[in-house]
Amino acid sequence: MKTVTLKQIAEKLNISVTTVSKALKDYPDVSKTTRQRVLDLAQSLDYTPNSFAVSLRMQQSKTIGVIIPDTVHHFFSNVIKGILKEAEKNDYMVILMQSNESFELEKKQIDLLLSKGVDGILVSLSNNTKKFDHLQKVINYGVPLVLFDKISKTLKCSKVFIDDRKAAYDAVTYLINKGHKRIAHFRGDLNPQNSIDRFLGYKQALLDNNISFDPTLVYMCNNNADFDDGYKNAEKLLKDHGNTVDAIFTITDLIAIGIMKYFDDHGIRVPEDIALFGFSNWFMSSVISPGLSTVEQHAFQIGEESAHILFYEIKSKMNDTPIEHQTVVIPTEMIFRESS
Amino acid sequence: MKTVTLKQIAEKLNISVTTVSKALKDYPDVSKTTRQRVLDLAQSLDYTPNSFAVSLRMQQSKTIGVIIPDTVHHFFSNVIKGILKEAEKNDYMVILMQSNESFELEKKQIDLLLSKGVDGILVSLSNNTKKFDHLQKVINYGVPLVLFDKISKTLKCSKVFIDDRKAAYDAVTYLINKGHKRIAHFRGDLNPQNSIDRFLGYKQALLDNNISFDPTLVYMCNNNADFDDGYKNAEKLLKDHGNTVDAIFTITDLIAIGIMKYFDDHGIRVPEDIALFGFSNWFMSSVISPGLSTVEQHAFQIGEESAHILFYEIKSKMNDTPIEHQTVVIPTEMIFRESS
DNA sequence: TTGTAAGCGTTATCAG
DNA sequence: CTGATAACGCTTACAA
Repeated sequence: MKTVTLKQIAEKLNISVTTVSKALKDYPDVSKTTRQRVLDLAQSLDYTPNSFAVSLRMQQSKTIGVIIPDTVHHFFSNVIKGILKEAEKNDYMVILMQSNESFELEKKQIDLLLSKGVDGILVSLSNNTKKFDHLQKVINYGVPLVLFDKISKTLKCSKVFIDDRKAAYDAVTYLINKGHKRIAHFRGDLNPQNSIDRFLGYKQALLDNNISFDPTLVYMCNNNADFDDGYKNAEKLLKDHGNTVDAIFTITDLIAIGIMKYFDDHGIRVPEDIALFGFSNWFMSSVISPGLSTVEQHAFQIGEESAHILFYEIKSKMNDTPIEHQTVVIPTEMIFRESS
Repeated sequence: MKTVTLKQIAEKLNISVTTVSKALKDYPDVSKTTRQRVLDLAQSLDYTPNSFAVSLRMQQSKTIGVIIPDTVHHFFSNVIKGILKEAEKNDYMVILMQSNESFELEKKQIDLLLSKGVDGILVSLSNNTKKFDHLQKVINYGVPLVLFDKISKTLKCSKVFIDDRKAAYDAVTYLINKGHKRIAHFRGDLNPQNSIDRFLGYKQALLDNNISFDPTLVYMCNNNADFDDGYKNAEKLLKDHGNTVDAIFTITDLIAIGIMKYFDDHGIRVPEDIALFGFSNWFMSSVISPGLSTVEQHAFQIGEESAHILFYEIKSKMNDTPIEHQTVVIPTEMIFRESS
């Protein structure tokens, strides 16, 4: 089955390509009968415009690019879903790329996207991205760019993220109000700002409640902040501090679940002996026993909102209306379950 | 910053566009000095070929399309990851679409992908897809198509999937060998073949071991085979059969986890009172207590393999070598944990 | 070794 | 109302 072109339709109808094109696009200056003949034939031939030709001509691709660190992640899967929904609504397609937390890959992918002529780009930075020339290049090219979740404050573009600091602050404050006094924090690596902000929120909550900050209660989770980190550091915590600690705030649910496993294996009860508060509201946190208290980040909404802003900027650019970059902070939500 | 073209390079160098093009593509018939001059200038101007023009000319887009029912699913996230890895390796980009288990959407997305001129398409069918005209159209257009996981046996194209029936058979046989005699099955909806096959494997295993098949031990999970299905049907099971049932094989880990929750809430011990065997090896199955025995589907590998075949077909098509469609069955693996 | 010209399929301008 | 023509940026016979 061959692909049908304007030319073929024109020849069959003995009219010009121009007229066919106009008829198909509902230009006013085509007679009703001609238009109908064209429409009918196009329909029966199942004509679809060649998108390369259209893009070449129109200088736009109806495609956006998305770069995320990892697809296999509850949070990002949901973000993607939000983006896809919004794209669908706007008749746009989404090219997805995964940086694997590699700065080099991220850079390469930006170039690929740019060379592909996408109309806009959505990025969540890799943990190892500390230079932003590649993103600045996107901006210089005039291609709309929206950063989400893992952002850079210095870049002049729209951003969508959560207030990690406040979310952490609220969670820890909640623990304090519940009567906990020795609250440990299992934090993530140093690089992503999120990790720092959550730590700062934790610290601030302590200070504001006259609990002195004890650095020995902070444990660093380096292995990608995963289950094993939680398990091992839980062991360490008990060695270091015995049963004096009465609550733990973790940077991620997964770590909390690792802790739970260790506690379960060693007869420590949650929340009776130690309370637990996670972050991210992974699906599994709702189905384990005890359920894990945590912070919901509204990933789907982050995806939706980011894409929404991107499309707004794309449209503005097409109309030559000036673009005002937006900074949207998506509110988080505390989810209280049995663990605290 | 404007995008730079061959023409601009040609003008600056006072040579023809042709020569520039040839120099850039390492054609032999360009003098060394000219080539070098072109290369240098292109480099310093950060020249990138306009992909629309290239695609229009070459009739290929270096892009493939992927349609899956849902991004937020452990299995599909991993498949995507496998696909992206393989695409990256082949210098291809991936357009991702989500059908939301809707036949209409899937159809529309196929058309979009086709009109976009992708070089190949990867699809996992929606549960509601029972007609295949849209996919036949892809084949008729001569666009390579690979179906994975949720496939149609009737279509003439390559396929990658697991042997659901055998996997289920093995799991149930294992339970029988462990001494279980009254084994219930929480099955999925009727539509996707996977659900039927797993059920058939279950049934066959019973028969082959001289255990008569009891239809009242089969529970249908309609709500997307999720946690609540497991929870509610666990309650029903106990009402119907008291404590006579000694094992349950579920179509999905999530259902098993729902069951676990119900059992946990009602003092029933796993595996002492009832053993549990799931399917899919969701990440959480490894971190809960007790760990859930299950079937690993190797989603990442399915994605990788599907993409691999697709690229093989795309290349074959370009070389006009005849394509032999492949049917690959990815071996599953039983994961034994505490629940059985 | 270099350049001319045609063509990929579409849209926009302008003349008839 | 219709159509010739140019242009988008690139590749590739074919000439020179």
